[in-house]
Amino acid sequence: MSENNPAPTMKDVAREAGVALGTVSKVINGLPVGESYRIRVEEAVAKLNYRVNSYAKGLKTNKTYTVAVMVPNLISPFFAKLADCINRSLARRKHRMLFYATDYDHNQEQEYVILAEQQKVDGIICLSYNPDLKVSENIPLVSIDRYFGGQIPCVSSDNYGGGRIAAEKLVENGCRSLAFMRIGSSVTNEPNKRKDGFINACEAMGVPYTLKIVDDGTPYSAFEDFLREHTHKGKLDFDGIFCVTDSLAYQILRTLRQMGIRVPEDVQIIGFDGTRHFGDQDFFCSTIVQPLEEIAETCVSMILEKPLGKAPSLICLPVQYACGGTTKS
Amino acid sequence: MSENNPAPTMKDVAREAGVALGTVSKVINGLPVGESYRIRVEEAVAKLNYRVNSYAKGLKTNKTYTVAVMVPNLISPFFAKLADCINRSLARRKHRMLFYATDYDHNQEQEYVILAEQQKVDGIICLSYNPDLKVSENIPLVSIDRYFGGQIPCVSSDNYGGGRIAAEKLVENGCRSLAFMRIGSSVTNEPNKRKDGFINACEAMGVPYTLKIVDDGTPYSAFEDFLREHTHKGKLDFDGIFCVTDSLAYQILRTLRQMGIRVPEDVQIIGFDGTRHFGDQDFFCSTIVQPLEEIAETCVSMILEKPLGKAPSLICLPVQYACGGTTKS
DNA sequence: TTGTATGCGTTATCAT
DNA sequence: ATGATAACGCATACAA
Repeated sequence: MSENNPAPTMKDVAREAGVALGTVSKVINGLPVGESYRIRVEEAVAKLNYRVNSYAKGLKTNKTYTVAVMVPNLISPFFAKLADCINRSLARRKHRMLFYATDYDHNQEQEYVILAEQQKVDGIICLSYNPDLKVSENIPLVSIDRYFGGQIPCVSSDNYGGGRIAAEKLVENGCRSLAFMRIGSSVTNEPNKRKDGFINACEAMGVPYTLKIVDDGTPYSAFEDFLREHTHKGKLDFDGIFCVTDSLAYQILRTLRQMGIRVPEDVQIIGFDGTRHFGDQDFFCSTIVQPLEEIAETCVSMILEKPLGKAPSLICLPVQYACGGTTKS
Repeated sequence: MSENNPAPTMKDVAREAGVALGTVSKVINGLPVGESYRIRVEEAVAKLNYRVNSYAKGLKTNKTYTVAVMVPNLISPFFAKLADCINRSLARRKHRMLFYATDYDHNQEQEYVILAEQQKVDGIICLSYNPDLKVSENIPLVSIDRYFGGQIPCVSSDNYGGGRIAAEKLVENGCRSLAFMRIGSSVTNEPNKRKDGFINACEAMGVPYTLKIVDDGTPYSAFEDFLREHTHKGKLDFDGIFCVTDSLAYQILRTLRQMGIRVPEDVQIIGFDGTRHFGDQDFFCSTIVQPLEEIAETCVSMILEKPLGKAPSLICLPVQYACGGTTKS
């Protein structure tokens, strides 16, 4: 009908229905009210196309049904799927997701936390690279993959176990000499345990291994150089590679193919994450699959059903090996 | 210091600083105020760790600096990158993104629009499959890829032009007989024009073509059957294929390889979208690249710098061909 | 059971 | 320039 008048309020509905303000509020919130009144109010609501103003409501109730989610970006399939899963877990509980991309920037991460506090969100879920993120005590925060210690709970995959599984699977598939390759943040974090688990398993099995570990920012060619250095007469020094992520595994795979080394015949590769082509097709490579749905569900339930005080500080969820064609089985 | 007391308000800051409420408000909003007062207020803010309550602010100003973004999911790299770009465009303008995944569900799409209205967002950007989405007149909405007509502006790639470019490129690369494959929504939408552009170019060039068009939900095997039907003595009837998306192109590519048909030697393939491995590595296939940054920027600027009345109703942004290894150049 | 009045935290309009 | 006060839209304690 009308063109650009302000949205109707409860007062408008009350007037339209010929009842008091409080009655409208009760109808809206499903509180008991006389049948005839309810109907009149509902008709008025429909007629005016009335919508509750969640800002006014939030101001009163101090509940916003909104959770802030911060990850570096939505370009990387891992972060995108994580955000997707968190969003679904939230939606199931009738909560909304306020999203922030941090781009790995410490200042932005801190700024977004402040923004989230202003927004009075019911909680914050973040995958942060800021080692000394300051966060107000009155908004619950759950960290993914980065253990801040003390008050802030952290949820992650069983990275250590995943590293072990990778080494064991390669050896089980006949590999006699392994390599581990990693590029990543130098900030202490859970994914760094992938290496530890890998090494632990190699040593337990008495299998020799080589490491190539570089920090973020290092050009990829460092790995090409590494591979070439370890190639003699067209043959690699190792026959099994564990890459810290599927993304790196994919790049290594391409380099090896260019070098004329066959995968998985000459060398087998296992990545980490469980990334699929286009999100839902086949795996990029053989991989350690992270339980993203469970991680998301755990984070959300910790935020919303906060038993607070006695929350465990670090939760590692089980991972699973999946063959994606870059191993023999 | 304190443990679980309510967050401090302006009133607390005023008391702490020994000034009036209005003065605090002015300091917070950068309005002119006596230097000595400003400093005292700023100190009090720091001391109490005060944060503006955006709910109270939004209630007063009727401005939330929040835009709702609805796409089917964040699993598909296309949607994820779209959401990423929109988020960046919003962040640049100091706006936040409230995200909703619709899962292609008409009811959810409608529900989320209602939710967004309740949240009093400053606008809605959606990629909706609901042909008769109802939306309140007082929240600006911009649609991506789906033209609703009339009041609601639509932003999309130049799908028609992209279809033309694909056909022309294939012919330029030596193809003599083409095929177009599509799986998608039967709802009228902009991406369907890819086919029209393709056909138009084929006819203009006098090049024969075959179409395989199925609706969402059709099993992929329909394409395998199609390919087999068009294979005689190990040779395909056509030597150039245009797929409606990179995702489909990738699947076709795999099928062809299984059939022992070489790409791009025996048949060249062009997809659509410009999807990259892990978001930022190489293209999955030769493709028509959608200008996602521009699409996002356009949507955001239409929402926020709404010149309203005279907005054009359909904006098609230029696409670009990129070789991704499944064509000869 | 229904209506009235107060306050949530902020901005903005007033006097001062 | 600064301080008091009224709204914003809603929930709720209280009165009718």
